[in-house]
Amino acid sequence: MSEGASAPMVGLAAVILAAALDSTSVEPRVLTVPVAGQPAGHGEGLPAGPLEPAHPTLERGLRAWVERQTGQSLGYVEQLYTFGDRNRRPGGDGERHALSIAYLALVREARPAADSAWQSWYRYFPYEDRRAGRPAALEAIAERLNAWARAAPGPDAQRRRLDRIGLTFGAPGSGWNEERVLERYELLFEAGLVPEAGAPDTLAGQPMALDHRRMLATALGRLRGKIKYRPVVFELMPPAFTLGQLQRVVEALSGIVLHKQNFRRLVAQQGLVEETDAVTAETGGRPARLMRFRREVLLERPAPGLRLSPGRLA
Amino acid sequence: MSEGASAPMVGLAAVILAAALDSTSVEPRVLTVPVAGQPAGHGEGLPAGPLEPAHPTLERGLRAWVERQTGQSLGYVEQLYTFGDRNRRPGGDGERHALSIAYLALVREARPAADSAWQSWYRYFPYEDRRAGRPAALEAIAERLNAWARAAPGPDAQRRRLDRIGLTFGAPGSGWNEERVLERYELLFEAGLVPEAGAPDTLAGQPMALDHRRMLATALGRLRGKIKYRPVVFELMPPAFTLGQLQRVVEALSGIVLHKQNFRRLVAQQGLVEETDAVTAETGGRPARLMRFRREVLLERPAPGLRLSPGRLA
DNA sequence: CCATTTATGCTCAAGATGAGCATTTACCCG
DNA sequence: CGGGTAAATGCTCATCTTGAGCATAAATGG
Repeated sequence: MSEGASAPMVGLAAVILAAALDSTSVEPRVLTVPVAGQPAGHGEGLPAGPLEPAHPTLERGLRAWVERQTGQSLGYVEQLYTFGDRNRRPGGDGERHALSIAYLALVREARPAADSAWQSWYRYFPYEDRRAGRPAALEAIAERLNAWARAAPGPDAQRRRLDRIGLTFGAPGSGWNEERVLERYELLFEAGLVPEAGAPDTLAGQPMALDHRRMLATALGRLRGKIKYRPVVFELMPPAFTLGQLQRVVEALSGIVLHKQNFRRLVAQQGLVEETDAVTAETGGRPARLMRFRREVLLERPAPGLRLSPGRLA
Repeated sequence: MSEGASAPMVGLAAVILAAALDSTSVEPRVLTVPVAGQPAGHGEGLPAGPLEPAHPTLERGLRAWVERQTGQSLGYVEQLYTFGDRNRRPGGDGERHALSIAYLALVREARPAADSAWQSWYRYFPYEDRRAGRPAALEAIAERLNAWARAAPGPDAQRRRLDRIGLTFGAPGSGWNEERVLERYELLFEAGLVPEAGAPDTLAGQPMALDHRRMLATALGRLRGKIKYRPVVFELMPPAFTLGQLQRVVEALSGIVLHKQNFRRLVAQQGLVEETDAVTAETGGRPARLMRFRREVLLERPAPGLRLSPGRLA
């Protein structure tokens, strides 16, 4: 066992997500903190800190750091991924490794705190929000990606790059897979279209410190996948909510719009919610019944999520 | 940043899986190595070693260790989970953390090598194999679990334990979810039914060194889930195979038997395979056509896996 | 030639899904 | 107070997808 001076540095990082719902729309949010010593414009990052001997477990260490840096206490937490040495200087044999164990946390309320701030996550991935149709920025992004593909050395490499573009961003008009957030980010990174990789503008989104945007991308992809087979959306909802709100949150997460009637049929038949006796007149039209999550489903057999059936537009 | 003497120790561990197919049956396998300094009977473990400064990336470090310890070179590899301090003495504040970053690898051939050995993974989880119906051992296991539930302090805790047993092991006769391998193992662990937790016998499976059985459980659960939505089974198949073999491998992984005709319908309509012009008379009856995996599907839109439709028996 | 065994083809009834049409019940505006 | 607008709800319908079986085909071992 090699130990001592060459032992790796291990950090803990948290992608903390929430959904801010006002009466008409939902903004998906991520909690950020300022990170010192970064290039201009790259000063936002995720709550993070080194694993310390005093931390009883990884997760407890994470919670401690988050609470210290943001005042936010976490409910639902799951491990996301352990990131290696993306930013390590090459050839530096003998250097210490720097690892980050990233976690995904879902919280209900977005209380502001200390130095931290809640940001819309589409600030970092503008092209991931298709709720209002295909984002305009995609036009320019596609153009640059194609230029990158054409610049490949040799027709074979060109084809491979084009395949990859099609696979991650979808064939024009169709084939968008909302879960491939990370693959898209990595493609943009390799193509040099993000500021972290040297791009001069923020067409493909605001940068974050270090490799935090990669972590955020990993979290979004994971969450977008997970809502389909586990009832995790409810970790983001208030105790009582309307089906309309629930749908808007799911749409905010997945970045696509859903067919309303089918969505509620699904939620209903899955037995995920139950009616309360209250209604709300919050929104324009007919008052909606307030629902609550049936926690019991967690004890029932398959523990289903919400398969997404897109509506028009998407 | 606290560094130096308190820096954590970081290990890499590999769960390397293969499927040994002879003409009639399939045995799912895991590659093990002897681990020194373990209690009697706990001497089998996973290939593993510390992360070293010379390793360019985590994954490369893992491959290096595996090759050194077993001679096996890895194809498909994915990160599984980072395990914290399960076996750390409590109260030892100031101790160094010991982490293991575990990976899942799928390989085609099970070549024997060096000190390593291929074991059936149901040796470690006998109750996970339902291919021949409900395993006999489950009877006794269920009994002990219920005893454990009854021993809970207070009716509330009892109910919670019973709920959990039902949730992970399924209601009698139905409700078995083959993906919950880890939850079942952890339940057995907490109930003290596995040797790692002090059980006097191996009714609930052979033990492994350290927390390696937990890693194996994590890997099986992940793989059982993943074959349903990604075509990863093919990493375990030879270049050409019959649909019968493919089915038997999937059954070996998932531990349940499937409806034959529906299985092939699924594989066919997903376009996962294509016919070769060869047939084989290997098995008893009518010769089967040899198929090959259509690698192109990896470039096609949804990249589907194999939803499992159980046959009778299961 | 017959029984046995696995490979393949096909059919059928239920359920789950994707798209819409039609009503209901508030609020807002003259 | 009647009309227009905005959701929330109820329902229908044509397809697909699934779960189960029945029926045939093509080898092998007596």
